[in-house]
Amino acid sequence: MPGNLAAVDELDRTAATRLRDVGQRYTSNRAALVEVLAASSHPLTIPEILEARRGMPQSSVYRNLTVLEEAGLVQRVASSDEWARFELAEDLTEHHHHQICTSCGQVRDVTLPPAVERSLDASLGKVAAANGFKLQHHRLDLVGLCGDCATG
Amino acid sequence: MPGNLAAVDELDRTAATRLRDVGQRYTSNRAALVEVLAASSHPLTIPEILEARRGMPQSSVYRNLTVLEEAGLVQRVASSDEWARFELAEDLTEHHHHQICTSCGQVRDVTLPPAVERSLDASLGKVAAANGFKLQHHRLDLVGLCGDCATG
DNA sequence: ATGAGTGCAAAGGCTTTGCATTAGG
DNA sequence: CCTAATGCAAAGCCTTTGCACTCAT
Repeated sequence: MPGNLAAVDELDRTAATRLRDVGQRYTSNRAALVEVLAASSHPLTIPEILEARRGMPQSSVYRNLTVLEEAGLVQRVASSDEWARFELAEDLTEHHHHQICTSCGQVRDVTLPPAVERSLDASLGKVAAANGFKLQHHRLDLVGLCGDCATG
Repeated sequence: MPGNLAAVDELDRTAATRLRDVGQRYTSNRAALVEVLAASSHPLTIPEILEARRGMPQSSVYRNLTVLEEAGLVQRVASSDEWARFELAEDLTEHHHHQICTSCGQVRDVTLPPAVERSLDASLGKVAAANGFKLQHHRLDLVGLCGDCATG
C-alpha cells in the first residue's frame, strides 16, 4: 500500500525496532532506503535506488542495504541475472511472486490465489521433508514476456 | 540419466544441431562443457566446471557457456546470490526445481509430483493472462537449510 | 563525548574483451 | 583455405573496503 501514511509510519517504527535489535541505528539514509523500497511496486536495482535518491553515495546504498538485510527488513531478489534487486522483507509486505520478462528484464510483483499457495506449500513441505531439508520459504517466478515485449 | 551412453550420444547430436542452427561450431571445449553439465545432478558454478575440466581456460568456459546458452543448450540458474550456476536446458533434462540452502549455498535438484506441476501451471497461466504476460515457464525454488546445515 | 555512520576514493572479484594463434568445416 | 574458436593477459563493472570526518545517542 504505497503512500499510505499510517502504514508508512508503522513501517518506520518496525524498521527502528528491528535495527535496534541487531545493534544498529535508524539513520536518515536507512530511512530513505526503506521509504524508496516501500514506495515501489517491484524490486529495485541499485541504479534505480540511486536515481530515486540523487546524492546518496553508492557505498552508502550498498552498505545500508546490507545492514537492512541483516536486520530482516530488506531482501535481495534473484532476477534474470543482471543486477541485484532489493525489496522490503516479505513479512513487511504481502507474500508475492515475480513476473520476469526475459526480453527487457522488467520485474513485476504478482500474487497467487491463497488456495494455490496453500496447496503448493503443502506439496513443497512433503518434498523437503523427504530430502531432510528444512524448508523456510519458497520462491516462485513467472518467466516470460511482458505485454510490451510480446507485442513489439 | 548421467552416464547413459545412448543418451549422451543423443545429447551430443542435439548439441551439434542446435549449435549449427545458430551458426556455431561444436568444438571439443563445447562438447566438454555439455558433458560436464550432463554428468552433474545439480547446477554447476564456474569454479566447479574448471575443477572438472582442469586446463580449460576460464575465458573459454565463460565464452562457450554464453554460446551454449544462446543455442538453447544451457541455462543460467539464479541461486542464492553468490556465483552464476549453469545447467543443461530444461528440455534436455527433466522439468525440475531447486532446493537452495541459505547457509552453505548448496543447490540440489528436486522434482514435484506431476499433479502439483499441472495445477500450478494452470494457476500461473491464469495470473499471467490477467496481466497480459506471455508465460514461457515458471521457476520454483525451495529455500531453506540442507540436512548438514540444519544439524550443524 | 565517543563510537557508529558517512562519503570519497581505491581495491576486490567475477566476468568480459582484445589480439595473435590454432583449429574446425 | 578462411573464418570461427582458443588462450593468455588486460580491461570492465558491480560491489566491497579503508580511512578520516560527521552525526546520533
